[in-house]
Amino acid sequence: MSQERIRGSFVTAADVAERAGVSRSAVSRTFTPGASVSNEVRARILTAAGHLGYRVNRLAQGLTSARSNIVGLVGADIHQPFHAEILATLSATLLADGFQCMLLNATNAEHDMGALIARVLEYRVCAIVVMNGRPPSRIVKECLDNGVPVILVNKPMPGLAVDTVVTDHAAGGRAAAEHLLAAGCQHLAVVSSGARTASLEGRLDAFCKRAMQAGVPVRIWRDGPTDYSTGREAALAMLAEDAIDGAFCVTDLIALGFLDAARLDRGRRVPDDLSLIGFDDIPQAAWSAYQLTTFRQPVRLLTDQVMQVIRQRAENPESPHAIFTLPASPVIRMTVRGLAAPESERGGSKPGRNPHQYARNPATHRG
Amino acid sequence: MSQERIRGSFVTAADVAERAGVSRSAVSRTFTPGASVSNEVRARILTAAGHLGYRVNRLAQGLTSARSNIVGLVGADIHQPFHAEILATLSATLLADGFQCMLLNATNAEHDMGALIARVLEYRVCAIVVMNGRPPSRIVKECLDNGVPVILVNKPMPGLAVDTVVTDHAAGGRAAAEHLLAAGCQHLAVVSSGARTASLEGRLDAFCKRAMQAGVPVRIWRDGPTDYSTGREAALAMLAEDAIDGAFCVTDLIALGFLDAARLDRGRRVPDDLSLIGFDDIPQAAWSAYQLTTFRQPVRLLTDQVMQVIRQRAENPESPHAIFTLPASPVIRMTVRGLAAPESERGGSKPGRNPHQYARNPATHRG
DNA sequence: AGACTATTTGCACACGTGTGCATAGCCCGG
DNA sequence: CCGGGCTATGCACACGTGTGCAAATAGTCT
Repeated sequence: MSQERIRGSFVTAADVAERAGVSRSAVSRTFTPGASVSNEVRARILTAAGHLGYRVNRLAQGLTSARSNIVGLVGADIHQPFHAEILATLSATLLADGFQCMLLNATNAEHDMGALIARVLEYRVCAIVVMNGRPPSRIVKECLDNGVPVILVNKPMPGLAVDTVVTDHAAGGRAAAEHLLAAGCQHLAVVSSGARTASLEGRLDAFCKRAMQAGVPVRIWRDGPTDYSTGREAALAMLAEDAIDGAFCVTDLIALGFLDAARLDRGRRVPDDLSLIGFDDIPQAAWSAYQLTTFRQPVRLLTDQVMQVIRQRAENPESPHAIFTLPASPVIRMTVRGLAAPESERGGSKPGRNPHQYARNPATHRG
Repeated sequence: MSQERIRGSFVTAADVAERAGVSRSAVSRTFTPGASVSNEVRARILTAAGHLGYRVNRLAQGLTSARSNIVGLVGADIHQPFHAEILATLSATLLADGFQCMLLNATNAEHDMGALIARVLEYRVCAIVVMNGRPPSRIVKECLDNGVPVILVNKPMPGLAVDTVVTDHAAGGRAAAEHLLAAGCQHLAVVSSGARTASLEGRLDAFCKRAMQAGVPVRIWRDGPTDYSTGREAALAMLAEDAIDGAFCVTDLIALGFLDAARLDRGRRVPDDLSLIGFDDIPQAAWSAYQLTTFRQPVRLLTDQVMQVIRQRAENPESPHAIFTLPASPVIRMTVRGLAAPESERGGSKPGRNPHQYARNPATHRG
């Protein structure tokens, strides 16, 4: 193969046509599914293409069809475990379905995100998925005006014609409160970061609401980055004075920081003195030093739903926009008193990741 | 802005030209740096473009210039902390320099990687960066034949005209051995995965060589995925029988699994009974429950070097290919006996990430 | 004023592909 | 043998942009 190539420039369909002794159209049709070419000509073209190392130029192809099959993936803090998992799953799904992913890694959430989306619009992407963060609504509008659908993960933006795929944060926060109440906790705490995102606030609000409904007081921490360090600081500060016996951290990363500081710096025994619940189910939560009880975000369902929305909107751009709400499922491990994992899950080497434990049919709210 | 747009299709340069009352060429020149347009016409075009919401079509642009400014990023297991960090840093750097990133997430390393690279070639990318994994050399050859430079991170492929940017794994492995020997360890172990990659083998080989040189025996574990679970299994198996008092895990992830099993399942006190060293310096290594002594890969230097290679090869494709070797730097924390971190680093909330501790000038071996 | 130069502008072609339309070839039934 | 229908093929145009070339305009010096 590729023996008589001129090094450094790509082979075009015309080159293949010449070698095969046919017209350029025949080459184009050979690589277009469903087009009409005789078997003999197709075979001749394919061998010629193989010898020359021909590859269709998707730039030129996207020019005529007015849209490429590139999807823009926008997100900040890609290196954080949960975001990385979303990115990995989503990109694998898209690639398996024949799309290409353009990665837009926003370093400082606000300004960057708009500029990056603007840049990727120049490639006539067929959709933009916002994995986290909040893009300025001006640029979202521009996408929609140009016929580029925008899909938001875990960040609803009311009033815009976007599709939204979210975890049911409120139900998760409520369930967290119920677990801690059932464990007999009398003095609760909830720990969040200074970022007032819809997902974190949704979990926090529902948790507080449920606790107050039960008449149990809740101390609220809402400061710092959405990070391990915030959990540590919260624990160091809150556990110095208060007699807190149950805490809900709105993120596993925060929860693990909280757990470390509670045990190592404040001498609490978990779950005997203190029950703790996180959210996301990042891989580290299953590590045997932690065994954190948490809620697993339905990553696979989220990404599959994103995929389905992209496909559907590609074939019918005018279909009504929807919010898809998917349930988080409790992952019971060892950090809540009186609530223990089944023996099979304690080892820690194979964390409980059975996808069948999730609900099958996403609830759909039209809007 | 964007008031009188026809919804659902992009504005072209011709539309802008018509509105501004000039030729389409003038519009093109306005958006081409260094082209000749009078200030008055440029201003008229810019306002027209603003009103219409015009964006250059990079697909068409890349068609004439025969190359886009898209860089393909190939890698497997991008959700793992270290890979995610490389990806985040590299993509941020590329985006800041005006490139676009196409993400190729290979799920099963071997077959996928070739197919994905083949697909991204169709977009006439200006470079392909392999962040980890080993692509089949056939497809690498095809890239090079087409004039697309290939840059390998941490995976040298001798005999191919590629650029390579690697951490000095051998020096790291050797230094790890020296640290453990200095701590007085008599029975060493080295833990790796079943993946015989150049980076892991390089660390392992150098470690063993240095230990043997000192006359200290080394038990070798080389099985399972490159993962937390492998560290656990290795510790459970090796610490049941042997009197191992020092271990080098070729990856932080492995080291943390090893550490957890050693402490929790095998009752070892670290660092009193057992000294432990990892590699990579992932964020979790700095967590206060671990405080792992490790070696930090020079991620920033690696990605900056990749960037520099891309730029240089863009302007001079024929420049000779090189291997850039960058030093890993020791991060002293609390898991090696007699070797303690300075007080300021113990907190764990702000892990020691001072970039100035790295060597400045990469060693360069021409090849 | 005239000539010469520098700058600006438009025309037209090229990039590589998809596709509508017309034509040529083939098969088959009458 | 002839006509009709079907398939395979080529021509030519379109997609949106960059750019060489020539023409036109403005500016400067003699």
